[in-house]
Amino acid sequence: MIRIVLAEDQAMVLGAIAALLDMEPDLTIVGRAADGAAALDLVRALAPDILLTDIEMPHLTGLDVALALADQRLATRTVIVTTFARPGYLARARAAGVRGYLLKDTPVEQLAAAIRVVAAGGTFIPAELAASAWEASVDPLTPRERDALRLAEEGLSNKEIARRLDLSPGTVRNYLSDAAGKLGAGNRIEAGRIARANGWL
Amino acid sequence: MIRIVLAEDQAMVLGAIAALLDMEPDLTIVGRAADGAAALDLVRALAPDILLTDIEMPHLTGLDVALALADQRLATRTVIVTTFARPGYLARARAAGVRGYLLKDTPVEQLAAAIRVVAAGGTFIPAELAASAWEASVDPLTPRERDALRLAEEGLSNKEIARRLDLSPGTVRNYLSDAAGKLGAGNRIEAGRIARANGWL
DNA sequence: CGATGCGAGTGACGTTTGTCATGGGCAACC
DNA sequence: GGTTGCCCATGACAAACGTCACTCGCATCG
Repeated sequence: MIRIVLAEDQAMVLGAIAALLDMEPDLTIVGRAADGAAALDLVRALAPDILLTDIEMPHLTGLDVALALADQRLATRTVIVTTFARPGYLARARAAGVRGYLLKDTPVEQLAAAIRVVAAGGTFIPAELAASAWEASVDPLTPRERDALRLAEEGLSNKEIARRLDLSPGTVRNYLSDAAGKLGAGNRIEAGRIARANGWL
Repeated sequence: MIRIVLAEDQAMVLGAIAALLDMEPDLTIVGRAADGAAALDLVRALAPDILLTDIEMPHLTGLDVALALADQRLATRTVIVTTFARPGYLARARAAGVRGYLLKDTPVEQLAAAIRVVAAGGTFIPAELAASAWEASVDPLTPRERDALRLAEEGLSNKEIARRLDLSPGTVRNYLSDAAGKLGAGNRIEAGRIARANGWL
């Protein structure tokens, strides 16, 4: 019997997937979490075989949780189920020791299959995704550039960003200009979109 | 027996919810669609009691489909299930004659309940949502301002937006400035975020 | 028929961004 | 111990953006 903890912030999706997996004779849902922090607690308390988790959740992302599990050398193996095919997400997932990664776009049938493969010690990453991650370049941004971009995305001016990051406005301008240059963008908005699409923010 | 067509672009969520609803003795899924256009075709072909649909989908949004059904006076009643609590979405849904609206955040149990209520001729809209829609202001943007804002969001310059909309750059500047003024934003980025959060784009 | 509102445009002005050169401090890595 | 890369900063210039005032055509509505 494969014991699973499920983490997903949309209650309806959480419930639907749980119901679906519980119908499989060899799978059992031992815990459900609506955010990353709760998921981490549950995994520590229950030591399931598999953590099946979304990425974008409150408090801690699924990637954060996977990283924490790897750091603490817990035996639970992580399978990511996410909406986004962002290459950076996949790269970070692999770096966090994630063994399974699939999109919510894929048919439900593959979900149980992925869980069984990973539980048995294997790896489950769709070929298209693996390929896109391979050809994807690595994040060219420095931490401060990322900080500035995140705030710029929200429509803050250089002056406001400078205040938040405790920098001079000129430095912020430079960071954003550098970031746009690295990303091949013509301005901060485009730079933000590109960085986000790649999973770098 | 309540006959349902389900529209949802994420295959896994589609499959999971379909499986869940099919377990209910009085509900039956007669068709599934992965985008709005397919959903509309299916409803026309099958004349189900209920169309259960997401909003954000390729080709046609769930709101577009609901509007088309209302225009053609089809008997099928629409229930919206979406990630977003944007007041503008709810307002447009009501205008399109939608009788049920719920968030993917709500527990699965409410889904079947909502479907039964709407199938019986009732209305199902959570109190919190109805309240937020009530206090929400109406979309203050003109169609051209919306056009300009959508392109500005993508990082296009005034010149590029002007070319796409076949306007002069000065006019585009004015539209975006007007839009920002109406929305209380300090620049185009913030204006875009506010408009999107309200469901006006 | 006049008022209103929207689309479209111009010109001007100041502010904000984007770009570039250049410099210093600091940590990491041969 | 030098080189490299990141962080932080400044100054200067050009380009893009935000704001305001004002005009025109046109459709719709009272």
